[in-house]
Amino acid sequence: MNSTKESIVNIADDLIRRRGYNAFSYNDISKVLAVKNAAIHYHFPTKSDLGVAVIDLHIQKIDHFIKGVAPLSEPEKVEAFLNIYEQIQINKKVCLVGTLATDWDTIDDKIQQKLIVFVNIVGDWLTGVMEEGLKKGSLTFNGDPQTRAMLIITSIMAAAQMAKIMGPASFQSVKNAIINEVNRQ
Amino acid sequence: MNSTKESIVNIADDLIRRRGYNAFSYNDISKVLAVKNAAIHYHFPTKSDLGVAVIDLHIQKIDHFIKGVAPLSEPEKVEAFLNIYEQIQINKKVCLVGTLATDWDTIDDKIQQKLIVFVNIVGDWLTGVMEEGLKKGSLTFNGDPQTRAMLIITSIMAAAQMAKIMGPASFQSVKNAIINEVNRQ
DNA sequence: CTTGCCACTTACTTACTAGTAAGTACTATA
DNA sequence: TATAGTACTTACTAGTAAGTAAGTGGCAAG
Repeated sequence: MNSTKESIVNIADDLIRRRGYNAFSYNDISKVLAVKNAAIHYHFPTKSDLGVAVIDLHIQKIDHFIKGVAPLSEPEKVEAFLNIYEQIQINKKVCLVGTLATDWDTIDDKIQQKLIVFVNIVGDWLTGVMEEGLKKGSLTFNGDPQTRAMLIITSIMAAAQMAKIMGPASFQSVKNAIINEVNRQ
Repeated sequence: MNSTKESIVNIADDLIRRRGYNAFSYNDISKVLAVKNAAIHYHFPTKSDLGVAVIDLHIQKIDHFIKGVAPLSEPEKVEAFLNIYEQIQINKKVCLVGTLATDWDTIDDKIQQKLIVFVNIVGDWLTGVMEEGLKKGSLTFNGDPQTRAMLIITSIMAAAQMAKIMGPASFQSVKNAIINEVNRQ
């Protein structure tokens, strides 16, 4: 399954997280794919439709991730989650939530609503991991699970952004610090 | 001193942090100010020149902030620093570093270089506060001062972004958690 | 009083944006 | 073999972007 429609979404995802939502155009996609501008409009009538599809792709991916890590321990789940962002950083991208948050006032209501759904999926899952880890004693941290989950998400999200400016080392130190904070003695 | 040139920089700063660098235009500024497009080009020949000027304004402001909080204790300095971001969040903006980081690949080299200078000023100052707090015992935290400083900056920066999506409550919980993490027992 | 500079305006160009209307080649089905 | 739908292309529009060349009004120094 490598249809034009899927390719469009994948390229759009790449462009959004590399250059930002307002810096990519249908023309950028048609330059990469061997299709014309209008072909993209055929699959996604408006840019907002494409934006929503990109978030849907991420929802699909995170659902798959959550199922995949289900058998792992809580510390392993946290590490696996942070590794997603490490890959983002290595590929010199940023996380979708961060880019769209900074462009928030310029994006369509449909994109905003879909992004809220995505953030809630990630937030609820990581809160659950924190709760479970606290109960089992496999994770030790200060504050309540929900706040800790939010703190982890914000830290690692911004660390990927900071790596754009300060290089990969800044990302690694933040990643290690996050792990240390949930393995306290 | 409320010259046209200064007004342009202030409005550009507002627009960049509200809508993103690639979503604001000279026309947006000339609509707010009672001047024409070309007047802005007179003061700032290219958009990159204006971008650099906006970061210079922030460097000026952070220098002023650092001098202002010099007599305060380390915990007070941290709180004052976090309060800057609280104001950003209340005004429904995001931090300059975050927006420009997500647009990194689309911004001019001059803007990139100037942003590195700005981040280093903030990073070095907060690292110094952490070192001093650790030495005096006024701050207690895990890890080294530099990593802790980076962790605080990334967390609060992304918290302002997250507030755009999840509302002000998410910001407050992250802010409180950061303070708790440097006042451990 | 005129020369020259500052801070603009007027009027424009080139390039690109999202989006659309109409047409076409191909494929599957009745 | 006709019909209809899918997945496009061709060719276009209206709007906006950054940027520029040339002109203007006011003011200050010589």
